[in-house]
Amino acid sequence: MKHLRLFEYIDAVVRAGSIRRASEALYITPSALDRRIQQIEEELGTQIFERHSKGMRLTAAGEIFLDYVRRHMADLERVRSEIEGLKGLRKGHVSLVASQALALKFLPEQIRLFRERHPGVSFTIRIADRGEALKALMAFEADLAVVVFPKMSSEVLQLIMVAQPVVALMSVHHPLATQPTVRLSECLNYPLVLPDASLGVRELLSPILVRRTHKAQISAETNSFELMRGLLQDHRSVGFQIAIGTPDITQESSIISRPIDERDVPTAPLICAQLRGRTLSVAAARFADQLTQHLDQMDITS
Amino acid sequence: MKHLRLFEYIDAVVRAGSIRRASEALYITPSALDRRIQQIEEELGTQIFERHSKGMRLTAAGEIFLDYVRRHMADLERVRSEIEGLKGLRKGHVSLVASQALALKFLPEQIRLFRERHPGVSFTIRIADRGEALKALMAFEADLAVVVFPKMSSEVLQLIMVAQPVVALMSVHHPLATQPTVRLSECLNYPLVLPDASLGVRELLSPILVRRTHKAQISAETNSFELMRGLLQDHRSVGFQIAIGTPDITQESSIISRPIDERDVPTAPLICAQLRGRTLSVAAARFADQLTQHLDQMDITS
DNA sequence: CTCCAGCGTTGAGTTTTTTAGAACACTATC
DNA sequence: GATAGTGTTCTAAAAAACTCAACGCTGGAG
Repeated sequence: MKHLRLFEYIDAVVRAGSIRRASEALYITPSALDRRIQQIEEELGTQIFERHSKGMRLTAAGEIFLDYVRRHMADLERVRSEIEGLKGLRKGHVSLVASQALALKFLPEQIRLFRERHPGVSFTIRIADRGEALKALMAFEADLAVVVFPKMSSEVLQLIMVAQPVVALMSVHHPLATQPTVRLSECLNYPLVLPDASLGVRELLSPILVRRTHKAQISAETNSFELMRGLLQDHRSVGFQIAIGTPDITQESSIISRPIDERDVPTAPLICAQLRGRTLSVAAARFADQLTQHLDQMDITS
Repeated sequence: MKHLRLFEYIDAVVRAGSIRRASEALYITPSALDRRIQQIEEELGTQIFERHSKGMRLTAAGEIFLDYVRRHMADLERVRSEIEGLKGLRKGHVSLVASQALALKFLPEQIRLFRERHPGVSFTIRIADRGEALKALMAFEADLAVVVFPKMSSEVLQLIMVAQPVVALMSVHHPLATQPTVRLSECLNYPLVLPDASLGVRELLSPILVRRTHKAQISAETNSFELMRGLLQDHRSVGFQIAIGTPDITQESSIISRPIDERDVPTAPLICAQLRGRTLSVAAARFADQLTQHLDQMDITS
């Protein structure tokens, strides 16, 4: 919208860190951008930015104002969405940030399901680690976050929480593949492919593995479950993931999952969250409904 | 602020009911105003107004958008106030809507007290009846409402409620003036000057007076306590008011108040309220603090 | 039934605002 | 001390907003 140009300018300068870089992103000249910022500062009667030789940094007043700017740009999206909602949710957009575990199966399924009923709704999905996810929420970059083992903050409102069991991943040709369930100690007989510290599952495994470190043979650590599944193709290694992120057996991936005995590893909390105090767009709210509903069912069956 | 011009235009058109009248209030031509509205409607992809031969009325989408517009204009005021708050509340503004009973003594005292500590803070005070007061809150025309016996709605948040006793008003030369307290039945021996239905006190008196209507002699009804006090100068009539709205004895007004026995008339609820979900400006929030504090003390002593 | 008063709207011309482009002043870093 | 980065200012040009005058429409009064 035209009249929010000034707001977008400020937001861009904060993101870029300097007028010149922001001006490139906005396709205008630095001089024009500079004038608009000076105009706002004059209207507010306060400096919004500290002029640093390496760029612009927000002042205290600027932090307050930026929060207003972002909140209201997001709120306008909600209003537009609500207006579209009057016509039956024909259009709309949902912006998600999610943990990697959900990228394989859960989110694609959920989005496909949602778009069957609401074909006009589009999505942007950013896969991020636990730290980034909630930051994106607070910077109004995402409507919803679906995260494994998040570091919660008081600014984030948890919509639902389900307990996800940790499972062991391995090739179908792996010796343990014949068992219906496995014990953690059995896994330790094989080379381990571990998720790294940026992933929630690792948070659960670390304290346990530390105690048995003399037995464990860690062959690889990675922040990519995709890579992990590739490494497991050696038919010997064992990986870990939460149940919801498990690949389908029907796929030709030849990777299967086996539940780990409950006594060995605690369950991982999987949450869906939004920014507290923010009103979601119609599309985002409906999608959150669908998510919580499916997650809830899943929790009962497990 | 400059870039909120479009928002102010919309707000003005809604208030005026037509482009031409709004254009007068805004000191621009109707054609300019019309073009901006069409621009917004194009950007939103929806009609905001129904074109009627007598003017413009909001559509459903318009209602949603207007709420956004007003909320955000009010929120910008809060942001400005918060930024000023960083410098110690040197500037600021509080917009009040209040019942008439508070116009005589309570509000002037409270505002004087507040401005002693914060000389840079200015006030606008609108005296209104109970219906208008809460409407003003919901239209973002006032930050705070201080109202006697309001019709509460779920959209307003009650900050404090104190019980106010009803008192009888009369001239110092009135026969009843010698008594420390009076019974309602004693008042009925004299001509009554009643507040009318727009005032909260009447709400309390009506059901009681109906039962004794054969005895009561109503000489006047008015929506002005100032007029009521004038009428009481005949040394015979008796009026009613809540304790907080009572004139000081030290004034030359020669009107005094006498508590009515508690058994005769219930107390009147006096509340201070804001719009639910709205963040008040620093100045308004501090003033609300002061009000609740003083009202609370007052409640204990009575 | 006509006429009038009010409404929203449009086209052409003017004013104000915003942007572009080049140059300047400053500051860290190598 | 050169250099690459920053914010800023000057001018002119482009874009947006506004004015003025006029048109077409509707509902009610004479």
